[in-house]
Amino acid sequence: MSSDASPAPAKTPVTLRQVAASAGVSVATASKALNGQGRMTAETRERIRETAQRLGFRPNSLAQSLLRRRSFTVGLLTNDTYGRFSLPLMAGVSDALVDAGVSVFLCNVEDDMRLAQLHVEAMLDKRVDGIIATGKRIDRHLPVDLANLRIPVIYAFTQPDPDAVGFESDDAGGARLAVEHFCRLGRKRIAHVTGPASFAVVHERARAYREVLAEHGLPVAEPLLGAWSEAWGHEAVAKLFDGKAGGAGAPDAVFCGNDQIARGVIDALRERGIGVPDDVGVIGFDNWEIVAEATRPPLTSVDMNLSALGREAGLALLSLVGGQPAAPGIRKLPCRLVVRQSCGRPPGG
Amino acid sequence: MSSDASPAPAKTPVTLRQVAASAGVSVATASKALNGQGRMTAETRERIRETAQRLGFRPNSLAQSLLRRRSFTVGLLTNDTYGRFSLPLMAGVSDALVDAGVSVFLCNVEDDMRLAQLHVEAMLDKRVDGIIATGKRIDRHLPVDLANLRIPVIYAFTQPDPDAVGFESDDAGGARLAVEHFCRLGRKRIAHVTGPASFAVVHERARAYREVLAEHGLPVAEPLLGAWSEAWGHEAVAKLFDGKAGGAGAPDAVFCGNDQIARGVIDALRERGIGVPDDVGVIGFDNWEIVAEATRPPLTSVDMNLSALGREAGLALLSLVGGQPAAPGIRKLPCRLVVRQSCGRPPGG
DNA sequence: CTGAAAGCGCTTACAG
DNA sequence: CTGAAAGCGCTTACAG
Repeated sequence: MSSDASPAPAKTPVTLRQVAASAGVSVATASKALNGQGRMTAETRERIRETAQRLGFRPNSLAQSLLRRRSFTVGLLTNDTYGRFSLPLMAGVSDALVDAGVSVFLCNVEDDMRLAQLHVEAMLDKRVDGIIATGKRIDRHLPVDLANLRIPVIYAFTQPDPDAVGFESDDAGGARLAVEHFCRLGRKRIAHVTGPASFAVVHERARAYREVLAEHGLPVAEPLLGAWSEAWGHEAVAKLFDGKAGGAGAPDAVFCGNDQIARGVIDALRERGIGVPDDVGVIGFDNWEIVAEATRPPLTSVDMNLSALGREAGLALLSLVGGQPAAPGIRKLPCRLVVRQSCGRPPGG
Repeated sequence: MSSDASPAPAKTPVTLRQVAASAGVSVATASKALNGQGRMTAETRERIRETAQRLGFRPNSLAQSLLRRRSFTVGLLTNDTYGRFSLPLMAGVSDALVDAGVSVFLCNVEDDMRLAQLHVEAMLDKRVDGIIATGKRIDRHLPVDLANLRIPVIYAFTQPDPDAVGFESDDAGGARLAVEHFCRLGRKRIAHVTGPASFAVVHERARAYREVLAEHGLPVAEPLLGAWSEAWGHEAVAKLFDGKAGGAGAPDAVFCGNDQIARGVIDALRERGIGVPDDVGVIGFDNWEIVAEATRPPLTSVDMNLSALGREAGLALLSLVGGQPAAPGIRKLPCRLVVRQSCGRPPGG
């Protein structure tokens, strides 16, 4: 039953000229009728509208853009190929813009200067209204200079250049949420196992960790720095618990720098027969659902609200494109704690 | 040092008219010089080129598109918000197209008909040259009908409509790769733990599993169907090994329907003191690196080559846009086995 | 060898 | 109340 011929004749879209002809008016009048501009009898306007509708007329966005000097498109640059962070962010951006009729060009620039340059030029040639630059960490630049582009640029989850507008998650605030939650649950010896010193967020979160403990008069253990991996979580448990099995020095809570580390920690604790959350509570960071929900027990984790961050970035770009001024600088957006079972319940719970 | 004023004056891009004026020729001549068209003295051409270069002229793509009836843009529809499958695919598409000067609009349609329709209309209005539809499983349609769009559509990793061109991974072939690998390693009792019956790929892969075992004269155990989760992997190990600890009936290899199941299987085996890969070999599916590399031992897995699939889809769309005919139907692209340590080494290795 | 003209599909002053 | 004209930035026959 399947034919080998090409389907549906490739008809060319109907133009305003055709609508005008069919309604017996000039293109100018047709244009004004459809855009609610000019003055004409309600009757004429309605007739033109109906004709357009009947013919399935949709204005050619390219022609409109040429005139209006706005293409209703923006470019989204990212080097997060793996996409754990970009994806929710992209979804947020896309959501914020689609309702304004703005479409998003996806530019995967990897860490390749040539590729990045190529994409930026393509965006400029296509006259995008603005660019959103995003990445996988907030302390590194994309491999391209976006500073003097004559179109607005918003940075999100990547290092902005000076005098630009950037959005990032409030990592210190997120860490606070986690550690304060442990305090509320009555945990007394809270450890911190996190990523490598080369990441700015490692220091931000560690600082908040120290501050909260100090505020609560609790002992501060030096944060353990390592890789962003499960394997490091495992190793860290050995460092934290070896020689003090169930003893006084052992932590009763571990705040982890990401969910993979947390998973390693939880697995290692289980292997040692240490109960989570009863003996030791664990909280992760990123709220990477597929990991957080598969740990046993399911992992409480700090969510960076990346899709909200994407939304904000999208709206900010829209406002810049619309000519609204914006003060340069970094805006930190709040994180949120997603409570599952790995952190325990309140003493009286 | 940071100013609160808006940066860089928003200059308007230089036009061909300016280049022509500056070079002392007409716009027509300037256009021809830059496009290598028409005939003129090499000298004139060179002078115009230099002027364009000096002024930083870049042709307005919008104007070109209007004339050429080609926008050099395509739309990429996806409902895979989580992005485990889309991302490599998108990267592949983007790679294939960027060199042809074609940019990709990202349309996140979720499973929402209204959103999908909105995006498709935006794409049509922006006169994309074609559309690539992609999703998270090959036996479901996107929530929108792309059948009579008067522009070419390519389907990749989502259900195509009849008479369209679709790309998908050769799941049966992938399963074959895994099971044959076990056979080559001398495994004799190979089990299959996979996802729910509602997925077409579950049946495809199970069929291949049965075929290969039959070809090798090995016993076929009924595949165990469940969720695509670690938890199910755990559970399945209980079903496979309970009551036959180290005994004759227990499998010496498990081929899993995805990497999460495989991870659950490996964890459960370790908890039972069953050695992987010495006692039981395990192979997963998806080659989701972050999971495959974190299992202990690292997981051998079938990779669907999604970024290659994205490339092929991109190139196919380009060729359709260029007017080349393409026979409708589904093209299956080969998978590849990524060998790590969970499957064991050859008997003599 | 080079330029004036027409046109892609639309919108927006400006006349009438 | 409606239309002719000019123009967005470019390209491509067609004259000269």
